[in-house]
Amino acid sequence: MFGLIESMFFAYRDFVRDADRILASDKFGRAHHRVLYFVSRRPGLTIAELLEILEITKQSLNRVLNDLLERSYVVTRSGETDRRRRQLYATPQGDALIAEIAAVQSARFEKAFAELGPGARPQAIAFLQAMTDRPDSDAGDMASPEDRSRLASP
Amino acid sequence: MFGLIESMFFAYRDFVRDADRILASDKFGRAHHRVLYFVSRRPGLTIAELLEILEITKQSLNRVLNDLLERSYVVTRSGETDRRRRQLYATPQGDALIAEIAAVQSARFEKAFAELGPGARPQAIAFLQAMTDRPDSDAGDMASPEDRSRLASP
DNA sequence: GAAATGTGTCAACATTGCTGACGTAAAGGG
DNA sequence: CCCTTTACGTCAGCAATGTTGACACATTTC
Repeated sequence: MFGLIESMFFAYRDFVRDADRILASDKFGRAHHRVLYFVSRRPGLTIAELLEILEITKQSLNRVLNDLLERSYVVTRSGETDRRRRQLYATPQGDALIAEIAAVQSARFEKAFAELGPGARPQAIAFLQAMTDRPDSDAGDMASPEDRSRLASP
Repeated sequence: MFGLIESMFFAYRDFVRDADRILASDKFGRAHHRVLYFVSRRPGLTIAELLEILEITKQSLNRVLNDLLERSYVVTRSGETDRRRRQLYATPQGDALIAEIAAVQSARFEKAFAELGPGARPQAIAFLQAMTDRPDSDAGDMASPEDRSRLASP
């Protein structure tokens, strides 16, 4: 009953430590990483969408987002159809930092899969996604398909 | 290259949220949970061992540990052979809280394994452990076997 | 034109991490 | 038996990141 819980803790602890080392040399924290990561991965993301993914308040988000804007890791553009919406884009500098961190984290995955043999990768992906709440599982599920695809853990 | 990274983030986010809900009703935070969890799982754990597992400073640990002692979720006893060492034990109340949280987190695992079919559980355990740093993998490995077993992610 | 929406911001506060410095009790080596 | 080391506690201050609450502004929508 307990082995999995501990393994989850240790695996995530070490996984995040990979990122922390790189972030520290750039004077960024974990919160900056999370924001920059999703902006880099989903160009044109809006503030509201980012808040839903991260599950934090806009005040917490703005603090780190402003750091990223000031240091030109992220830029914003007003939405074309709705100019109230600010769409976020990573700059080449922002993309580069995300790629650097992703490289070491991917190396950790590759090392694990090399130990575990073929088939481990799709099994790991399936496992992690099965561990994640999906919006249709417990809620009313009234969202349109386009909305759902945006909310679903990608 | 990126799907796994995100999946790891989302899986852990939802996994921890299970615990947060219960902890909030007991006026404890995540830090209290981590301490109480390992004390409950490893009766007789010393301060130094706990610090190694959690990878935090003794000042950070003492803050939450004192809360747990004052509210009688944890008790201490001086070590028998070395009375400088304080050995930590969860009280029945402490064990009960850990069991309550473990129940909802285990339910999440069970739900995932039910979706994924037989074999998913050992694969998940193997995956998470392969993702975790082991003390012998990159360091000098001068520790005695007893020391190693204590350091190894259990 | 009024109301709702998306976003920014100020202020205050809680949790949880850190460093640095210092104290005390017990163990262990000469 | 002193003296050093070890294990631990504690005080003080600071940093990162989360929270609530309140208010402002531009834009869209009814």
